[in-house]
Amino acid sequence: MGRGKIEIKMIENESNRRVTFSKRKGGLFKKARELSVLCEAEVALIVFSGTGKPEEFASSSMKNILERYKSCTGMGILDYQDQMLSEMARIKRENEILHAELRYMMGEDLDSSNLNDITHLEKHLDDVWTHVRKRKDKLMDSRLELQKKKTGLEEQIHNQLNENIAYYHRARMEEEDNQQSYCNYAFYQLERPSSPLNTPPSASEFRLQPNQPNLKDSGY
Amino acid sequence: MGRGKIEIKMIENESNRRVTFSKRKGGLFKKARELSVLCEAEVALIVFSGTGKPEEFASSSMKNILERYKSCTGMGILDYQDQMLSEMARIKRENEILHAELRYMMGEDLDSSNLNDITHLEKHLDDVWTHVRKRKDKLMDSRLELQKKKTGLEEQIHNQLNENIAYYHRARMEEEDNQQSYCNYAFYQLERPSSPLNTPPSASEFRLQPNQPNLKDSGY
DNA sequence: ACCTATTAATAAAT
DNA sequence: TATTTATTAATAGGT
Repeated sequence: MGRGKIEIKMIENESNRRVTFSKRKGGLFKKARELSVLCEAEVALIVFSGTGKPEEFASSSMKNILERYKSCTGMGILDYQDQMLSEMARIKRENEILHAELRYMMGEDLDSSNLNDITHLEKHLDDVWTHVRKRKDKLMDSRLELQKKKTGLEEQIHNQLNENIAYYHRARMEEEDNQQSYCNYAFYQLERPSSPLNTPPSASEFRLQPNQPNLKDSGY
Repeated sequence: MGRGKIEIKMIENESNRRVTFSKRKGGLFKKARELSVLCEAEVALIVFSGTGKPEEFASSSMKNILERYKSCTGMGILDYQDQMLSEMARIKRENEILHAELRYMMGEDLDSSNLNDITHLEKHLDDVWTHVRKRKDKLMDSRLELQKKKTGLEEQIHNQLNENIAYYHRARMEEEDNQQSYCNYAFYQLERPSSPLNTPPSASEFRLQPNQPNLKDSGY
């Protein structure tokens, strides 16, 4: 139809192609509309022009028609979306509830509360308080225990030092009394007491023992 | 085009409509294909026939074209899905934070807490407690106020009744003492005390005053 | 489904 | 790009 018949194959001349595209596109949309009107049929038409912009005709709503099409063809894309949407709604609801609970526990939104609400909240806070207190007591106990251990250790060290000093002091006194001149080493070897407690401790013995609980990990 | 011109409106005759649908549908698909071939355009066409079965033409693949269409129109499924996914992730994150905060405020998860944590939580609970207490005091105050008003009113009524009784009692005594037989009305007129408090109140004066605060709206 | 008179679409020219 | 027009294509109604 036109001044001459044309073969249905890509039009090489770009100008011609663009004109033809414009004209035939118009015709196509017109016919699509006519079909939908004359025969009450659902029709959806999408045409991408050279610029990449889509032009569309839909006898009702494009979304509806595509959904119908997909539900018919089993191209279940929208179903997935629906799932996501409902999942999102669920999470949002959960979120709101959490928000509300938190505000309640934080004692916000009290302006509209009555004595009943307040009493409940008080009870709730009391419970939490008790629970927290229990944990604190436990922590305090363990801290005390630790302190005790530490103190005990220090005391032990202190005592040992004292005894050590006393020991050397005694030795010096005896040395002076006897006017003798043993070398210290020899004296030590001879006069060393048999009890281990009175043994002059070596430097390493004053270090904290590795089998003590790790102080840092207990919070100190 | 045809043996006569027709108006573009729904064809009432069902047989005619079906024939026309068939013919025009063929024409439409043909033209859609021609457009796509002549102008190398992406074209998608969906037509639902009366039986509900969709018939389609797509210059390439229907899925691709629809996805392209959707990504262009913003109703885009994939982009939209991505948006939804990230939004969902955001909400989920928020949810987890809320959960954690709530558990903290509820004094749960204390097993791994140290003294520092506990002290903070205690302080927090204290603050909330103070806040709640303030609200409670306020509510108690208003309740007390209300009670006072109520009591005051009852007391007033009580007093008036008592005085009323006393008044009549006195009157009766005097009546008996004097052996007189004034009619009550005359006696009342003559012996009526001048103080308004001692005036025998009328029934209406025992009613609750309308300028009292509305008891129901105060929570009782 | 086919026929065909008639209308509609459109290719090429302007 | 829009209009014109000669020509082809589509199709309404009849068979």
